[in-house]
Formats: sequence, structure tokens, C-alpha cells
Amino acid sequence: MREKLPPQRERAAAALSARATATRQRILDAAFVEFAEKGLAGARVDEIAARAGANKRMLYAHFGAKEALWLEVLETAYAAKRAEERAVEVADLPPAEAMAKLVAFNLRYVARHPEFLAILHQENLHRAAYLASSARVRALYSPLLESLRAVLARGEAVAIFRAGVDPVQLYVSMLGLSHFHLANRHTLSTIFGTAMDTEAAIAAREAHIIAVVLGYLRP
Amino acid sequence: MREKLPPQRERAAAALSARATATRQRILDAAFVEFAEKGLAGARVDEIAARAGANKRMLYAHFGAKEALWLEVLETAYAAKRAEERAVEVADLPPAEAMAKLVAFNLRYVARHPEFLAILHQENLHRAAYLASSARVRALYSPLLESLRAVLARGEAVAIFRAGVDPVQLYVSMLGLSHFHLANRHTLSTIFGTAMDTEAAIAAREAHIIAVVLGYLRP
Amino acid sequence: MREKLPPQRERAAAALSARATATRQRILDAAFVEFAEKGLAGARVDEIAARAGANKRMLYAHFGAKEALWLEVLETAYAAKRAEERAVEVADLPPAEAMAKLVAFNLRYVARHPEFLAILHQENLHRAAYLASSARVRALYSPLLESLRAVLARGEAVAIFRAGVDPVQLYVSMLGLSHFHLANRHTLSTIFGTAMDTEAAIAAREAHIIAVVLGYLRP
Amino acid sequence: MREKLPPQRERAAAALSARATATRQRILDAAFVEFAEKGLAGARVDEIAARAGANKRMLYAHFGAKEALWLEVLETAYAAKRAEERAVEVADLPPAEAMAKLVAFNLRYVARHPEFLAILHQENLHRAAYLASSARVRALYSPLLESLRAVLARGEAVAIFRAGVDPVQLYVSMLGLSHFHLANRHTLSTIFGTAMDTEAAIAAREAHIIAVVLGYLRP
DNA sequence: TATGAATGAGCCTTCATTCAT
DNA sequence: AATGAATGAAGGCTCATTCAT
Repeated sequence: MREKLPPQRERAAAALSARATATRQRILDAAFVEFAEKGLAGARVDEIAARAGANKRMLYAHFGAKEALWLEVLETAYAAKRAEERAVEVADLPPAEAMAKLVAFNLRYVARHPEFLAILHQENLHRAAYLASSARVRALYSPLLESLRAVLARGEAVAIFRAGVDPVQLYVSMLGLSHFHLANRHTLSTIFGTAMDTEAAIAAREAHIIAVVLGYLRP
Repeated sequence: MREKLPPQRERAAAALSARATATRQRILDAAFVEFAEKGLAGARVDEIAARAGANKRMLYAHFGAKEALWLEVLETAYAAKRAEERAVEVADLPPAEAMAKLVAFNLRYVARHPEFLAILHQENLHRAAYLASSARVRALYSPLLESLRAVLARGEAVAIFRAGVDPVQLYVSMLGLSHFHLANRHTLSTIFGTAMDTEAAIAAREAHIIAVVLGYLRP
Repeated sequence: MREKLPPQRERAAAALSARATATRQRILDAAFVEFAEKGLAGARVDEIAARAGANKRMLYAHFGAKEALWLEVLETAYAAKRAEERAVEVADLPPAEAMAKLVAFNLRYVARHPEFLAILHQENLHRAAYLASSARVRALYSPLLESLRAVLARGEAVAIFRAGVDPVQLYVSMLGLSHFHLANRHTLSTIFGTAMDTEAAIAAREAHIIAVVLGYLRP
Repeated sequence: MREKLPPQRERAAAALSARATATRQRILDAAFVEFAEKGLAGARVDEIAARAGANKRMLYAHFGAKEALWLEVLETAYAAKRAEERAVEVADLPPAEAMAKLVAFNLRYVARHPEFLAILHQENLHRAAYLASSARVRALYSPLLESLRAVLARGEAVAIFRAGVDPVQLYVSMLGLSHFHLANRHTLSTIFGTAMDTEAAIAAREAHIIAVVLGYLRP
């Protein structure tokens, strides 16, 4: 259908499509928020459409089904994090500083995007069924893991870090040290009576987990 | 659970219903499994009753509402963990061994009870609203935190551990190092292509996180 | 669940079930009418429930889906006709009278149950997909066809009927002579300006089609 | 269709839109197929537009509403059949041959156009409401009925046919003998296990119904 | 205490139709 | 004339909850 359009109409079509793209994006954003707040089962399609300032019908025109929308949100969330990870420059820093930067980056990222954590946990509730069906996400390597691998090797080489550290274990630890604090911020603050997501709490946490990682890596 | 009931109610409740208590317990167990698998919104009351081999009406007779049942499950899950924590004996061990035992205990506990993690994350999705309404859980201090505090003090005193460690931060780190690995086992294994909950994977994780904690604590 | 009930409770359950059975039947009847009036696609589940004086939820509890209900209606419609066919006694009549009785029976049946025709045509719109899935209906031989076969043989034997008549062709003709008149009664009366379902019209049609069949069968 | 339009409108319409007329026709054809397959309620406007390779908006521009399109399809279907009927020449044939030709024509027509049957039955489901609103169709006399009337008179006059046959009854019988076999081809073949629309089956049916009609008409 | 049947609100999805370009 | 995007009103189906026995 599209092939026979003359160039000027092509541009027109693209212009029209710009509005559609905007609508699609608004729905995606709204879904992200709603899903993060209520989970897949708890989220309401009406609510997503309303938040998006769009019609429910449009949601289906663009995504076909609630579950497909979930998958799209999941993929987008992963892709967004990977994109920011890719922008973290550590190649020019000395190993310890580099490592600290990676650790801090991850903590700050999840502090800025706690919805990412909610999406992640929900997907684990589904036993990663949607993730498994997404070739796109599975194909995304983690820039953070790659950076960590490189920094670790550099530090080991100059004997600033201990030898024999498994980069994947360290990667998982780095995530765990950041994520748990924020993912469980509500239960933790209910029990300890102090907020976990104030700048002060985040800064304290940052100092601590950097100390843990660097302390551990000492030879 | 029943401790605060005045004696006569205790007796009355007991007298009324040996069978009723059993039914109640079966419903609670079934709810625990269903909630852990599907979350509060995704869980189905019919399914819980069916799993419990009970009638749906009984569920309402005993708990009044789905949400009340969730609260009960949440309280039970917390109480169960706290009870096992209380049974961990470390007072007689040298600080390093004691610390390793605490770390290992927590990892093994969540490995044995991954549903606990699911419940916890769901409750954070609810911004801990149910937990906040439970005086019972809020009142439960964490034996694990208390043990950790004591061990830390002992280690610091004999200069085996570094000084100035915040016990709460370390407690949160200890949980994070264990929980993340297991809570995200499905997405992690999808991405890395290896199972996270085999005995081999758990053992490797155990060795790593003990090394991290003890490595960090070195003076 | 049912096995361990003591006899008296069994009876109680059966009694309870009597109410359920009644509800189920009311839904089935209502569906029959609604489907016959509007077809499968045009029928409304809400309307069926309302006509049945029942709740929509009950419809799903008993039948599971609109399409399953359609199948049930279809099966019931066929079974009802076959049952009445079975009650037509012609063995004791002389061949010509017997044949006339069969022809008349069929016309009168569809005149009394025009919904049967509507259901039949709808099912042909579906290319008999539901019928094909019903072992129950496919297994039902047609008593009418069997009777016709026997009568035809008797008439041929005594040379009252012509030889070499294919019973299935005659059966189809007998149905066609009755069904068309009634199935298309609305378009026919619109075009001819006279009602097709008055007693007078039916009687005239009856006389005509008996004349056609017997006229044809003359040796 | 356009014959009654005054000349200037004729020219205007033609001038305005050679392409528009083609689009209109494609939509009409697509609607015919879709309606025949799914009925009025089951047909989808999107599907019709897609089949026509046209835009949904065009459908509304040309026909205004789904129901109006149905009416148009219905009128077209009737008109098409009447047109073919008009082309059947029997005036020069001897009565018996003429009658056979009329019977065969009708069978062959519906065999070639089974969609006509589907449309007809659907319209009866609507109690001929649309047909009733179409002065155009109601005004169309049936050439087939007229031919039959003439042939019958000729045959009676020369005593080749029995006397006193009601032409309308015979007309309805002729239709019924053809239509039922084909309209119910799916349920019939499901039950009898043999296809009804192969050339062999049609030929056998043709022979049978000619025999029935001519057999009946014998004096 | 326990059960099967019933309810009404609400959920995901789809449809015929219209607007803006 | 033609298109893609948008709309609102259902439509089929499911859920937590309650009634009657």
C-alpha cells in the first residue's frame, strides 16, 4: 500500500504518523507508570488509556492486548537502562575509581527509576515468561557487566584488586546491594521508621556499598 | 498468633473447632502459595479455596476478605522467618565464623522459601500498606539484625573487623546479596542462560557473598 | 468430593441441584429463542440471561462460553426433532397413507418449530462446524429417514410406488418441500403479499406437497 | 440500477467518478462475500473494507451505514437472479422439456451462487425487514414464476400435465427442492458423510427433482 | 460448619462510526 | 476522493462476595 505513494504523499503520511507515534508513546509511558504501580494483573487498561489522554481503542490498535503492552514496557525498560549504562565512561579512570563509579551509577539509576525495579519483580513473578519471548531483550548484552569485567581485569592486572573474582557474581552483588535497598524501601521504612529514598539515605547507602565492594576487592 | 487472646476465648476457640482450625490452616497455606505465585491482584479466591480443598464460603467465614487474607499471609510469612532467625545460634562462635553463619543462613532461608521474596515484593508494590496496618509485624524486631549487631560489636572489639560499620547498612547489604540473586532468578537465568536455584549455584553464591562480607569487614 | 457424602446429604445435594438444573434449563430455553431470532453472532448473552431470569454469571457457570451454549442448543434442537420423529407410527398404515403421514408430520413439525429452521440455517452459515464437533448429534440416526425407507420398500413391493427411488433423495425432497416454505416465510410473504404461516396456508401447503410426493411415486 | 436517473444526473455521476464507481463496486462485491459468509451481525465492516482494498471511510461515504450496505447487497442479489431468470428461454420448448429446464435452471443457479441462499436466509432471520423497505425489490416480479405459469398452462391445455395445479405452490416446491439441498449442504454432508456440492451430487439431485416435478405433473 | 448457587460490578476487548487532513 | 487516527458504546467474560439450605 505504501509503495505506490508519490514522495510528497510519503512525507504527508509520515507527518500523520507523527501524531500516531505520539499517541503510541503516551500510551507506553502511561502503561509504564500503571504497571509499575499495580503490576500486570493489577493494572487497569482503562486507567492506562485515561492517563495517556487517549482512547482505550487506540491502545488496542497500537498494541493489540494488555499482555503485549506489558512486553513492550518491559523491553523499553530494559533498553532504557542499557542505554544509560552504555553512556557511563570508566575506561580512563583508575580501577578503584572506575569500580566506584559503576556501583554508584547503578544505585543512582534505580533510585531515579524505582519503577524499573517494580517491573523487574513482576516479571520474575511471571517466571520471566514475557522476557523469554523477547528476542530483542535477550539479545541485549549488559554494558554494565562488560564495563565491570574490564575494570576488574585492569585492577587485577595491577594487583590493586584481589585475584580470582568472578565478574558475574560481582555484577549480581553490585545489583543486589543497590536494588534491595530501593525495591524494599516501603517495607524497610515501615519497619525501621526511616525513609530510604531521601537524598541523605541514598548518599549514605552509596558510601556504604562502595565501601563494601572496594573493601572486598582489596587484595 | 493467638497469644494475646484471653484464656477463655482461647479455650472456646479450641473447643469449638479442631476441624475448623485445620480448614483455616489449609486455606492459609493455599493462599500463601497462590499469592506467592500470582500476587495479590493476580491471585484468585476460587483457586485458593480449591487448593485448600475447602469451600469458598469458608474462606470468607475465616478471613472476611481477600485482602485480610493477604495480611494474614504476610504476617505469617514474616513471623515464620523471624522464628527461624531466632533459632540461629552464633553467640559461641568466633566473630568471622558467626558472621559467615548469619550470611549463609539468610541465603539458605530465601533459597528454601522463595515465596517469601514474592510476598515481600508484592507488599512493596502496595507501598507496604498492609504491613503498616499490622501492629503485630511492626512489633517484631529482627533477631537476625540483633545477632548481626552483636557479632559486629564483638569483631570490632577484638579488631578482627574494621571499625565504624553501620549495622543496619550491613544488614541491608546482607539481605540484598542474598535476595537479589533469588528474587530475580527467572530474569537472570533467562539472560545468562544458567539456572540460579540449583544447589551448585546456591553454593557458589554462598561462598561469594561470605567472601564479600568478610572481605569488606577486614580492618 | 461427592463420594464421602452420607446418603441423606446426597439427597440434599440432589435437591439443591434440582434448582441448578432448573436454572440451566431456563438458560437453555432462553438461548434457543434468542439464537433463533438473532443467530449466533447477533444474539446477546445479556439478553439470554435476562430472558432466563438468570444471572449472566450462571450462564458461564453452566455452559462456559457463548459458543458452547450454541452447540448445546443445536444438539437439543436436533434431539427434540428426532424424538418426535421416533413417535410417528406408520408401520400399520398402507404405504400411501404412511407416506402422506410422514410428509405431513415434517411440515407440521417445522410449522410448530420455526426456530429449528433458523438454528439449522445458522449452523450452515458456520459450515456445520459446531455440528461436526458434536459426536452426540452425528450419532443420531434419523428415525424419519428410516421410516421413509421402510414405507418406500413396502410400497415398491406391492407396486403401488414406482421402482428405483433413492430414499435419501426423497428424504431431502420431503424436507425441502416443507422447509423452504417456512424458512423463507418472511421474504415470500413480503413478495407475494400473503402470510405463509397461517393455518390455512399450512393446510394448503400440506395438501400440495402430499400430492407432489404421492404423484411422483405413482408407478 | 441507474436507469431511472434523469440524464443529466447520469452524466454528472459518470463524469465525477469513474474511479469512485469502481471503488463502490469493489466494496459491494466484498460486502456480498462477507455478508454471505458471516451474516449481517457477524460481518465486520473492517473486513469488508479490507477485502475491497478500500478505506473504511469510503464505505461510509458510499453507503452510509452497514445496514444500508446490507440492503444494497440484498437488492443486488435479487436483481442478479431475476436477470438470469429473464434470460431463460422456454417458450419454444414442449411443456415437459420446458418445465425440466426451469427446474434445472434454478438448481444450477443456486449451486453456482450459494451465497444467494445465505443472504436469503439471513434476511428471513430479520423477518424480511430490509426487503420490505425496498420498493425496488418488491416491484421485481419473478420471471421464473411467470415462465412456470405459462408452461404449466400450455401443458394443461394439451393434457400433458394434470389439471388444477397452483402455479405458486409449484414454484415454491421447485425452489424448495433445489434450495434445501444446497442451503443445508454442510449439515447434510456432516450427517450423511458425503459432499452435496460436487458436480456428481448436483447432477444426481437435478435428475431426481426433475423426476419429482414431472412425475407429479403427469395427469 | 459447610456447600452449591447466585449476584453485580468490573474487566479486557471489539465494533460501527466519525474526525482531521 | 481518499486516508489514518480517534471515539464511545457495547460485548463477552470473570471476579470477589453473599445467599439459601
